[in-house]
Amino acid sequence: MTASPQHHSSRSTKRQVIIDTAERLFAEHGYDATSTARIATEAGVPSGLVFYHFATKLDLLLAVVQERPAPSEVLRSAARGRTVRQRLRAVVAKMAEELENDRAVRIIVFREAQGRPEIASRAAEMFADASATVADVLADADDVVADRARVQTAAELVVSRVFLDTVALGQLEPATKRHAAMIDLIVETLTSTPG
Amino acid sequence: MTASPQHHSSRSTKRQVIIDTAERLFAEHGYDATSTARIATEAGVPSGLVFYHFATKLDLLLAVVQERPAPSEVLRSAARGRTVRQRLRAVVAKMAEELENDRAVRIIVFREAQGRPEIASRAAEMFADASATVADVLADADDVVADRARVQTAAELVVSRVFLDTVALGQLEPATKRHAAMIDLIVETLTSTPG
Amino acid sequence: MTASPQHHSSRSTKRQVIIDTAERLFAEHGYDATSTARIATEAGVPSGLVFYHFATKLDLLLAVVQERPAPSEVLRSAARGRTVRQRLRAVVAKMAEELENDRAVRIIVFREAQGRPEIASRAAEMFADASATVADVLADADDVVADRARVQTAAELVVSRVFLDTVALGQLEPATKRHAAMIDLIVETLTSTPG
Amino acid sequence: MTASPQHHSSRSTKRQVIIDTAERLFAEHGYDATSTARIATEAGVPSGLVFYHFATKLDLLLAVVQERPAPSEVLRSAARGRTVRQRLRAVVAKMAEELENDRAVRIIVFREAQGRPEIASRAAEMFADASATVADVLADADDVVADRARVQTAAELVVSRVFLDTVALGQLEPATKRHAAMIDLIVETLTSTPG
DNA sequence: TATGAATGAGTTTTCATTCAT
DNA sequence: TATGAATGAAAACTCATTCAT
Repeated sequence: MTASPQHHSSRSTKRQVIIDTAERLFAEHGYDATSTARIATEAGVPSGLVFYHFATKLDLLLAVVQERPAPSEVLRSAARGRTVRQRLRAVVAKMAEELENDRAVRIIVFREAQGRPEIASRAAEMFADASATVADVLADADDVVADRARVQTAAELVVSRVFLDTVALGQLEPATKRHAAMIDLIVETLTSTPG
Repeated sequence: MTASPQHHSSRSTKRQVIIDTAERLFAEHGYDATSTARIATEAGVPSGLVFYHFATKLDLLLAVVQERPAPSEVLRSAARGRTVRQRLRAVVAKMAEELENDRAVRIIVFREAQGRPEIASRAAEMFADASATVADVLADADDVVADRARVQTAAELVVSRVFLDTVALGQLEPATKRHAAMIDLIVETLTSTPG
Repeated sequence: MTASPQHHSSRSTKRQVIIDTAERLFAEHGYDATSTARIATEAGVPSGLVFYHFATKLDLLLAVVQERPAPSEVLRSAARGRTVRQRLRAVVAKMAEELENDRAVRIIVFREAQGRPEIASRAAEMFADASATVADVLADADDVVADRARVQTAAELVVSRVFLDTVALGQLEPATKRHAAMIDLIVETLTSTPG
Repeated sequence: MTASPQHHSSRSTKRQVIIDTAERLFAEHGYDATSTARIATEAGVPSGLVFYHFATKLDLLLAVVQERPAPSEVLRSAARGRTVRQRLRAVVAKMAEELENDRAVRIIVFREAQGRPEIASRAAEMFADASATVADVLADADDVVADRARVQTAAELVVSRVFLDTVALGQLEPATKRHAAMIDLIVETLTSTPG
């Protein structure tokens, strides 16, 4: 019998529709400001079904932030090119491009981390994962002249900037302009022999 | 000795007590998760007084984030020392030290910016202000060998990292360890002749 | 005999119980002076149920005034007799008798029409409906010697007087005394050849 | 010393401004739906002043409905002409014209009479006063052929219609059209020998 | 006579959650 | 699995009234 519960099935079960709708609403309005009734309505399911699938509203939040692939693979595969500069550009561009896929969860995670250990650890995970990915991508470049610690630090700076843009500043202006200068700064450091 | 029940500053009006209490609670638990009743109780005022001074809860939030001095002065004055490294260390240390004064508002502003234009613009203001201050501090160092654009970019990277630490990642580990490596990275760039 | 706690009709859903209770309280004390909590208590339902069935208190008011049959049928069927006088007497008497069925809604509608278009149009509807009914009743009398316009006007005068008695003046004195004279006045006009 | 409290002085004391503002707001929104704070704001006086002049909100309502001249004089003086028809036309026209002066109080009185004896008796007073005035006006016409009781009844019919128009139906259509037919009906009765 | 901050009970409304079907 | 009425605690907000100045 193959009637196993397929949580990630690509055919949207009602359970998945609830998760997707919750993700959108949590990102747009915040967790507290989104009622389960509204989630049910916009998902097109009866209100009782939300609590059939998720014992509490918090469980639904956890499902939203956990049942998502980490961004690492997508980022790693985007890093083409030989030089630090090329690779950084590709990665930062990909992060910007991913906004519409992944941004919602990132916003949710960083907004709701306060006082919720499960979410906070997911935030740390996402940050560490993204940083490690960028560090890997940079370390593999042909022109890097830098120790691993410095590469890791550079990666974390990039990720900080992009995450902050996404979560809080993204609404203000397209971040792409500033990213160019940022890339130059990082590249210069990683490709110069430390004095 | 007069054991009068003045829990707050002797000059604070009740209006200010409400703002201070709201700031603390909004930072600790978030705007939505903080009831006006709780603010009133912890401020030691009747619940109606909150709405006498602030027509809506949102107006109270705006008062909290607007009736605060920008952090620039305090940061600028903290930057002593001659070299980029010294100044950066002083500024980053000061930012960490300022947590108890300013952190609450920063957390609030970045958490609640989503979908609230007034808050979002305040977030941008705080970010721009802090970045400009750090850039000024760095530009005045004796050993800077870099154009203004690169200094500005470096400042923004610092501020991004510190803000993100404060807002979302601060709970995970003491940020101080990583700050050292970050400072090295920035310093190196600003003191080397661009190739 | 089963002393079951069915205060209302055995077939009434809780929604209908809420409407019935609201109708009574709105008529007795006015819309603004009736709290939804009191409606819930007197209807014997939890307070939340009111807002499950009616999104706002105003929606409940609209339901009260809209989910009622027009009084025309009951009035029309009451008009027995051959002469204008007989029919007028029967209709006016029936209007007085209907107080306990219909009066509440009439009071509500005319009290709350000010500034509420939906209610005002319902008021106009009730007035027009009652006037048309009375006009029909009169026109069918054997002894009418009058054109349709005059019958309609007479009907509107009757309805004006009865409605105003019901709504605002009914509390002052039993209206029945004056009704006799009013009937005479109308009858005389409708049965005399216009000069 | 002539510093007697001139409640009706044409120079608007603050007390009178409060009454005038309350009259307007009570008529527009109803007594319950008008807060004393709003009255104070729109009157341009501090909120405390309302309760300096009027012990309770209800006292202010009473002042609004009592410190107004009865409409009789104005109506009586308007009745020029010799015939019933001429006089009726003049009176009804004057009633319509008076809308902007007197209408507010009439609306208030009839809306708020329910359950408030002082207001209810004022409603009765206004109705009786208007009816008596119209009856007087009619009785003095040269062509009346009717006993006093019938004149009084006719007057009450007129007043009922006009008051109901004012209070509840006035918003629907200009009442003037229908008034013509009503006048004809009344005139006919009062000028024909009762059979 | 005037002022405006202060008070707390009351109001409408929201909402996560339960449950009988 | 699915449904939608039901529940009651808690939320934001209102407001007549008081009072020290």
